Amino acid sequence: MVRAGKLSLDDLKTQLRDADLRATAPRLAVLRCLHEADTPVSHAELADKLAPEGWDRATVYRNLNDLTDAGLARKRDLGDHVWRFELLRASDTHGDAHPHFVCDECGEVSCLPEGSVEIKTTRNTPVRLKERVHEIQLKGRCERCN
Amino acid sequence: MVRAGKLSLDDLKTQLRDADLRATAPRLAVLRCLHEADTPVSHAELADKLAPEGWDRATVYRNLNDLTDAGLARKRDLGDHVWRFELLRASDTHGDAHPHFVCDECGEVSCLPEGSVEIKTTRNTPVRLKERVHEIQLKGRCERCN
DNA sequence: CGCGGATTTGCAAATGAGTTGAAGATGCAA
DNA sequence: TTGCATCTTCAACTCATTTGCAAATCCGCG
Repeated sequence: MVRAGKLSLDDLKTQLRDADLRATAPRLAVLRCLHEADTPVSHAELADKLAPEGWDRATVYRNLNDLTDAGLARKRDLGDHVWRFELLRASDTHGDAHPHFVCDECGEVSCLPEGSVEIKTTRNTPVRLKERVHEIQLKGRCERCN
Repeated sequence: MVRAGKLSLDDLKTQLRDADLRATAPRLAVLRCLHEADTPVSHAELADKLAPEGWDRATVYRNLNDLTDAGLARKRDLGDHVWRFELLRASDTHGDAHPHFVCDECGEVSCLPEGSVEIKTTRNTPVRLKERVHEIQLKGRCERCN
């Protein structure tokens, strides 16, 4: 997966402050992990990864939610009843309504080209359905997991 | 959504026995409710509905899972961290099931006609995407919440 | 019909993800 | 450096779901 180059500690701090969040040590650790991850990460995974560094589960949790509330990350459920978090990247900014493909198996989320899914209006389709949809999600098994 | 006509108690019993499940009273009640529902139902909704009839939450829960294991129903998470169950119907077995529309605001889930969403294959589309998708979810604001 | 063993139920207690309260620690603007 | 709002920590809590188990119920067989 394409990743921006390694970010310095200062880059991370700036990212947090721009989002009106204090740059605390555990917060930076959480943000760093999200940057390093190439698939959405669950709280448990992150907590396990950060426990050795001495951070509390609740702290990791609150930070994950803080980042989400601040608009830096997104929280989603891939169908397995586990919240997973991923950084919101420039390409994810709303407006362009490209659909997402979610792999049930590995949780990988990939972006599909805009227009690759078409909502058709039929006699039975609820009125103005198309205008009301702001996210399209396809679920299945990705090529790798197939 | 098109519903089969009202099913008799015997019809329900037959359905259960064909799936190798005993036709017990709570099981029949659960099955009946699923037949009556026109959207996927959560355990809590069903338990609340059946509590007055005297059925235990755990029993409702187990039955929901039994029906799912037996292939009569399907358990899914529409992205709001709530398991919802719906009967598997004949029309669902033809590869592409009907898409679901999930309201972000009220959580209401509605079923769209099969075929109302089309996956188009373009030059940029990952190979054989269509065959790998087994669920289509549209998210937005429903008419009521709009 | 009526038996008997396997399946189910009901209750209560366990589990586990996720959240919250409170007190002390820390970041940061001035 | 200081003041204080924001954070962290720990433990205790909530709430959905699961489990153990004794008692109740199904249903094939006689």
